[in-house]
Amino acid sequence: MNPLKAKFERYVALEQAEHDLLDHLVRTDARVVPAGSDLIREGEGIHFVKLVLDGWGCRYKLLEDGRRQIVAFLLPGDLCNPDALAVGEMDHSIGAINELHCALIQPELFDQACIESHRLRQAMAYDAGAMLGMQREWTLNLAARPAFGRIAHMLCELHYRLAAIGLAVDGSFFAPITQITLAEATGLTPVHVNRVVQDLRGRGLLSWRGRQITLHDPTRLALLSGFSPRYLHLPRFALGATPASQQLPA
Amino acid sequence: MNPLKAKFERYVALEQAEHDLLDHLVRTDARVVPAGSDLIREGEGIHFVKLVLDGWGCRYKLLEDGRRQIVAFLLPGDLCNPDALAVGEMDHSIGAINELHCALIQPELFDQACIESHRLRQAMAYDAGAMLGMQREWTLNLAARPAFGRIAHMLCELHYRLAAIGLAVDGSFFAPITQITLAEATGLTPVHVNRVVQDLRGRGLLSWRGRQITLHDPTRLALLSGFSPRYLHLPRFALGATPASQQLPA
DNA sequence: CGAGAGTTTGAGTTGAATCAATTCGCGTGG
DNA sequence: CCACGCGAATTGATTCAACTCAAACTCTCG
Repeated sequence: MNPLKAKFERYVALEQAEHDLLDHLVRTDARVVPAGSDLIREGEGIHFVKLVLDGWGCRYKLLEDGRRQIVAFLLPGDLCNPDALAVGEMDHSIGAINELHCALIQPELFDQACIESHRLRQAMAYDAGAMLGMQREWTLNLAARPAFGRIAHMLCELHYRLAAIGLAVDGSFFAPITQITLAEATGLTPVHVNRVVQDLRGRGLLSWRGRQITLHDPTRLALLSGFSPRYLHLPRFALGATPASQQLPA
Repeated sequence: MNPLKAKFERYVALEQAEHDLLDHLVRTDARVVPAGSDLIREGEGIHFVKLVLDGWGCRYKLLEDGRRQIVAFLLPGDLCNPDALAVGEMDHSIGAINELHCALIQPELFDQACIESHRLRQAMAYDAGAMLGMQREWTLNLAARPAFGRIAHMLCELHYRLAAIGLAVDGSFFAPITQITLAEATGLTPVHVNRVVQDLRGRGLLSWRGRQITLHDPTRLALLSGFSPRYLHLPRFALGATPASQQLPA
């Protein structure tokens, strides 16, 4: 399957020509990136539009003191560099969390697709808007919520995004992250993340065994953390909505 | 002057036709928004691409407990809704900090301009990339830096952005914000912001009298706060660079 | 079965918040 | 021209959420 096509179809109705275009883009070239290594590093020139096909990635920056701060998660269907042509060099790094399969698209081809299809251009713009919305919400989340809300909110977001691409069922999803990863993403220490996770477990809101995470009551979790999915710009779930979508707060 | 044209010219070289296009866009309609009121509120439909001509604005969200978190500052030349056509409704609000003059552009006209000029499209993409880069850095800044670095970093960013549009000279600039505004932007309490500001003053790094802010040693402030301007995507200062740009860290 | 990464626990510390006044700056009206 | 009033800035005392440090425990995998 082509996760980019799947995503764009949630935004706009695509015609055959656009299906072909997107399939062509994704078929160009691909690569497997081992868990823990980087797709691209801060300062490097940008030579490809990269698309996550499978696995999780993260955008991150390194701080002066060596810590790293994760500023976004990349899930299947997410574009790393939609602005490859315009922007010269990376202002952040992108790492693979688990083994990550990604498609490498020629920036020129990508650009051409936007020129050829007005609808694709619109889908791109929509996607860019969603990315910005997400980044703003992360800013808010990390700046203004206490540890509990911060973690709960992030779990809600992950759940919601994964449900939208069919990777979460009944509040349960595979997540290749550790509590340490979550700490890097929330700006907390692993120790404190652990205490909050135990709190969530104690309240019967969360199971987290190995790489499997289950939210037992997504609605309540959303309420507790102030999570409201508007900023994700997932206008409505597609017809083939997963059962899990029924539990998601409106 | 047309601040959007000025900005785009820092990105790409524009030809006469593009000058005319941009002037046409901005001349369409305009509005004055009183200090403290909103240009647009979360949840509202988007009917215009709005451009800040003069004055400061801020993107913000309200939290459950009534606090508000500012997630971005909008300065002259900044677009509020470049994605108006694609995105249905606002996922955040935009407020005027001081009296703000903005141009209202028909989304269709705006879109048309991107179709007619490849260069404008590129400039748009570049600008979107810069906005995303800025938002990521805010995420990092608020998540990972202690109060001192957080505030210093934000002052550096403001200084740098203002210098780029000729509104900062010798580290000094007009800023229509209060310590309370800065607190809402940094996710700190006004009381704590005040203590940090006094610290900065005490170290001879900052003067802040009324609405006038002066950074006495931008380079050192950048060093102390881990500020590096790469994420702002201001490739180089234009030929008519202000003297102040000489003091900016590379 | 050992090793290493990840998770858990506990004790002590601290940066920032909270609460509560007080002071300053300035625009307005008497 | 001065007194008032209000928003902003400042100060001090106290509390608390999250960090630090340090150790032990538990997986999982070679």
